[in-house]
Amino acid sequence: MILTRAEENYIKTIFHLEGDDNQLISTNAIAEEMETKPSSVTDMAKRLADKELIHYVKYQGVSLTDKGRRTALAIVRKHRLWEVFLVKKLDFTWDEVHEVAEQLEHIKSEKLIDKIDELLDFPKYDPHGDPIPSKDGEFQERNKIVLSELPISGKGVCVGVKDSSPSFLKFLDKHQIALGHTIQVLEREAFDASMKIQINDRQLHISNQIAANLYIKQQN
Amino acid sequence: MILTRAEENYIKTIFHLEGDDNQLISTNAIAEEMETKPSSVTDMAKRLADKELIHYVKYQGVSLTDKGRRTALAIVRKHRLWEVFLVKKLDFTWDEVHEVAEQLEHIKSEKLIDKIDELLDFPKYDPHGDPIPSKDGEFQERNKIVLSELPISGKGVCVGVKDSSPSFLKFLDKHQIALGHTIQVLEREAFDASMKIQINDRQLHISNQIAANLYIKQQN
DNA sequence: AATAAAATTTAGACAAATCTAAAAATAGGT
DNA sequence: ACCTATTTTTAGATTTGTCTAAATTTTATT
Repeated sequence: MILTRAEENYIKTIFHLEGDDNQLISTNAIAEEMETKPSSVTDMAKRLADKELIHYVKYQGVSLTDKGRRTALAIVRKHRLWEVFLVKKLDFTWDEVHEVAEQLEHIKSEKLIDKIDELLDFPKYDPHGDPIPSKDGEFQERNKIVLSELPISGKGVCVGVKDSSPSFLKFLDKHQIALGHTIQVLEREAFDASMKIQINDRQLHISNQIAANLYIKQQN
Repeated sequence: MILTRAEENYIKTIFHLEGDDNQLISTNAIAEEMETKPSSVTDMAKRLADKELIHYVKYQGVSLTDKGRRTALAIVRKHRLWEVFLVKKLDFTWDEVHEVAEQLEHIKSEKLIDKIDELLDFPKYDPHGDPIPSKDGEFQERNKIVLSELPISGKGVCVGVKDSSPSFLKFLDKHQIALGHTIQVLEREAFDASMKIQINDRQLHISNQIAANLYIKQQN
């Protein structure tokens, strides 16, 4: 089915808001996330329900149908593959890719995205550590935790970011924190939950706000 | 200035219809080229004139302003660079690239297209032999002629196609006619202007319809 | 120069996607 | 269970880009 750009963006947003729990998503939540008005969301909800991409219960909220979820995964796949392309082939930094990928994800050509996938050697994760759905919509989510949940002397590898805003990503670059780095918690302040960490062969003091947005794959 | 996709497509079409001669382009001509109605073209002409991208004289036709021409060249540049990318990096055939490039040309990111340009090592021509405008809108048109104008025993290199429809391009592939091949006219029929040609180390008989759509850079 | 034919524009309508303001439904607190 | 505050929907308007049908202008012909 051919969808408009607006329809695709709504589907993608609903997908991201659904997360793991099976609750209905409110029109308000969608409006806030997309920086639009709830009345606009209601209009679109009706259209998407007509196309059987979402279940829509008046005054209750929406959820993706199977068809909607497949559609969302295809868009997410394209977005993340383009992000990898921009970083690996065109030397974009990880804080620059989102905006351009938002446009590229709407290009309609199955062959194009499959060829990009092949050119990149079928990557499993995007530059922010988010998993790339396979062609048939399979997801390989890592079991990761945020750094702030790691106990003292706990150790792991940085595998992703929760917040992928340019400002956070630039902060990480500035302090040389990157995916693949090994991190160990050395000390944690009881007062503000800030912590001293060992990262590769350096030591660093970071706030809880930083630690709460770094995903770690725990070791032992 | 930010233009909509429709506006960009009109500008591009007007650019292609203008060619070298300095005549006004009729709304009818634009409508036919874009497979839309003349009344729609009139509407858009007013909007583009408001934005100072075209000169529009009621009942007479339109022409690009300098600003419009710069805009058109930027779009053509993107279109042709993406075509090269698709062929060189993703193994698309030259008959497959147009449709996808029609979408990619509207992606808004100066950095993206400059990086693509760099990745491709600053190509001068697209897969159909059409010149790629430089960043500042410079054009390096070759002085080429169509094969049907080449005299008997005249010789040259195939440097482009006039018709770049998939059917014509597939025909050329099938008969192993490609850019860069050396072609010499051996015989020409007075009746239908079909000709026997020497192409690389083969001989081939082609109709005038084919010869009239192959661009040749003449030698000697 | 008058008139017929062709091209072009206007007027009015429509769909997509959005908004504001008003109405309706739901949820929370006592 | 009621009333209020919040959320959600409806109604009506707007913009972009399109269409059809009618009106107007240009052009071509005699």
